[in-house]
Amino acid sequence: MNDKHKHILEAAEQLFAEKGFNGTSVRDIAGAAGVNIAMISYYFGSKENLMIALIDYRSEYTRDILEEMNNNKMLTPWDKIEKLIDLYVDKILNNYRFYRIMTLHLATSQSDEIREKIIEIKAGNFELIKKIILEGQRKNVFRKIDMELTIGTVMGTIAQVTSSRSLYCKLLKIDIKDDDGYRKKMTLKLRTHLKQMLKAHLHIQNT
Amino acid sequence: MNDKHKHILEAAEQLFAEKGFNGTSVRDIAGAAGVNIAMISYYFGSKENLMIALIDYRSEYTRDILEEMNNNKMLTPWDKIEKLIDLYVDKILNNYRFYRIMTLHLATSQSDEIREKIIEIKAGNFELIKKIILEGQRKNVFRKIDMELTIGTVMGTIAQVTSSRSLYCKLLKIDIKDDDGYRKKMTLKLRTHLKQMLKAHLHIQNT
Amino acid sequence: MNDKHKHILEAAEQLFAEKGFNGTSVRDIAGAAGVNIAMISYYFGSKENLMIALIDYRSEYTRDILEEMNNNKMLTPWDKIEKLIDLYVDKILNNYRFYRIMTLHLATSQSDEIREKIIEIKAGNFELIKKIILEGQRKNVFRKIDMELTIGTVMGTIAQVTSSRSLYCKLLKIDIKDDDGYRKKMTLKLRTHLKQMLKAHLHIQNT
Amino acid sequence: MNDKHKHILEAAEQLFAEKGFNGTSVRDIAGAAGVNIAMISYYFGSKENLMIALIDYRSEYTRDILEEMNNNKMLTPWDKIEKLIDLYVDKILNNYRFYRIMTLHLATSQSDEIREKIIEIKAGNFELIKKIILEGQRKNVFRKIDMELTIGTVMGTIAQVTSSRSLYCKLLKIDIKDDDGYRKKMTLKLRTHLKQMLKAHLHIQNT
DNA sequence: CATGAATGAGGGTTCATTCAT
DNA sequence: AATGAATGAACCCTCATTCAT
Repeated sequence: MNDKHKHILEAAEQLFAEKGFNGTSVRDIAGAAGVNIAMISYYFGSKENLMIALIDYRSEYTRDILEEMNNNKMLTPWDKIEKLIDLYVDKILNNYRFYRIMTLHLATSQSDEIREKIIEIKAGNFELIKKIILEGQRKNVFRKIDMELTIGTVMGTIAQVTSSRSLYCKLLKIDIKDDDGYRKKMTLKLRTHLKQMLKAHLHIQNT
Repeated sequence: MNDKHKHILEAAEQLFAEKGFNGTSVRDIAGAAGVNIAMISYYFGSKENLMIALIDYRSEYTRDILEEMNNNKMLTPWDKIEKLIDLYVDKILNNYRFYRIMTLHLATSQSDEIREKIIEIKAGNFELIKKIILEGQRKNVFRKIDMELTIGTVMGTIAQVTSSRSLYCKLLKIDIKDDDGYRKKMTLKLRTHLKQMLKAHLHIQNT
Repeated sequence: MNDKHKHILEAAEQLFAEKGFNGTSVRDIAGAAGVNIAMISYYFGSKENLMIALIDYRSEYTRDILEEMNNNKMLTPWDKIEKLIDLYVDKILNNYRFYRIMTLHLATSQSDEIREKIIEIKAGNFELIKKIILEGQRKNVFRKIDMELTIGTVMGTIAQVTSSRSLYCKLLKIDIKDDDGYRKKMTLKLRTHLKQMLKAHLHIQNT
Repeated sequence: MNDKHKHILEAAEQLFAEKGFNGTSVRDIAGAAGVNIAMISYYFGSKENLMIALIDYRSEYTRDILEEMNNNKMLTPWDKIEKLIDLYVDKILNNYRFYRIMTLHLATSQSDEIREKIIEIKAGNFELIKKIILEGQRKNVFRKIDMELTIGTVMGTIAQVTSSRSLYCKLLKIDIKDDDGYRKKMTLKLRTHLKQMLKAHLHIQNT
């Protein structure tokens, strides 16, 4: 995995995010990366293997962050939720293209191997959040809530922001081409919104 | 728009939902609908026009329900939110294929015309919910919250359930092929979860 | 199987005979037949299926002749051998391209389906000749000989004439491009040679 | 021409015999020989040159044997025919891969240079046998027969056994993978059959 | 001397669409 | 009104070969 590999993966990532896997041709990728078409097969074997390599490439990063988060033993459950929201929102918005690709691929059937890989990763994230909430419930600070859908809400809200970007750009009057502006604004809004909502949702009310 | 048109649209809907727009060939659609390949071009002009026709076909239905909801003047803001959640969850889960297609299409660029159409519809839904929340805030029963992201949460949570179905089937141990079982279970869970969460999120706490 | 099918098959036959299966591209065939490249897939599904169709097309003819031969009950075993040589030499030299293709395909592995088909046909021919010789042996006019290799000799000699045509053209000083001249000369020579040789080989000597 | 050259040639020989020239890729050869892909071009210049080198490599061996045979002046014409059959059958069956390649290449056009080379070699063999038969005819022990086709029969019968191996394995119930078994059985059968048949064919009958 | 990296050309196949009937 | 036949364009991939190191 050298720099050229990464360069191709990043070109592919952008195109996959914009036009989907099937909407992107190997020629497009080669063109965007400035390499010969045959190079893609030479490096990755096939278009599908390139996709798998992309997932591996980006997931490394993800896994590291999640593990780091999980190992911190000094925090209260709510601290952890807040930290998780911060990290998670940052991570996803900074890799919004990749997350859009994952969501797109998960929704459509395509290759089983790829889908299994994505499910595995997402299921891992699920487990992490689940643990934190369960800990809070054991310590009697979190309510009993629908675990799967609460996590679905966190993921779904962030996913919504990445996959319906064009909608939000219109609603919030952000230039559709201003990647940075969108990311910065949304990072802040998401952090605040999710924390506020989850606090109300999770915390036992002290009447 | 005769019965044969509708039959083709419904076959296309299923395939688009399963394999995406680009992953579905006109041959596939013709095969599934049991009509001649040339028929699709003959009826709809092009594959893209078929997609637009599909959106129009399904959106009619959607718009009707939303307008009906909006016109009911007898309900409190929270009643409306609850009713909206019920209707919305039902509507989306019963048309999950179509919603998945919309989400997929919104995420990828594809044709501008189609994207604009989808944004227009989604923006309409946004406006509806916004009005209800604003009304609740005017009546001092709802808190000040991030309007766009609260609505994003509602939509995103439901979207999550439709687009990550294979993930949820795994987590909840539902047979991936049991469409009905998934829909019924998720309808209930979503209604309960969203109401509980939005109640905590929206309502001003009476200490 | 209309005229266009046959036209493509005959173009393919010539090219396969000249350059082999792998040496001939679908584009070559389409070009030679004067049809669109996509036509080959449209008509035959794949290049390999085209080969199978070609074998079927030519074998129909073969089977008819062999059955006709087999049903004639008026002839002595040696009459039958002579008749068989005549018919067989004619048939192969008039379809020398096809027979060359069969031999080429049988020698290399390629597709199992195709090879099995060819073996089946050749094995059928084997059985026919075997029956005639056995009948002659029962009637005490033919010697005990190596059945498989005697038939191999008949087939091999004819095959040699079709597959090593360029060698024979050189040896016999025939213009390599004079298809008709080669066929006529060789038909005569083969008939005479095989009959003379088999007579000496098969017939019990009356001392 | 060092050991590595020979190693590559032998790997190529096996693959060419199995899958034909066009059916074998340079990658396949490099893989089978355990060398770098670029090595083939580096050593032989091109795939076609490799083929020529292979023919040269194997033909050396062939020519030696044939010359040795030709120089033995102590034998009767029929002794020579018998010896020639023995040597020839052995030689071809022990190099059946190579002979199959030659036949394949002779049948298809491919490169003129290669075909000319093969014709030259085969024509040489022809001349050798021709000389022996002519000698027998001069001594009045051999009949007048079709010289070209009699030789064609010898070559064709052996060629048949090498090129239609899968057919004979089926007919004689030999395991297709048992190279040694096939070679041994066929060597014996061919020697006996060809001698018996040629004796009847060539010898003047003493009534 | 040997090779990993890279490439232009071409491979077979499928695509959405058109058109004569 | 409906369709079978046909097509140009594009698909992903593999080919034999080259070249800098």
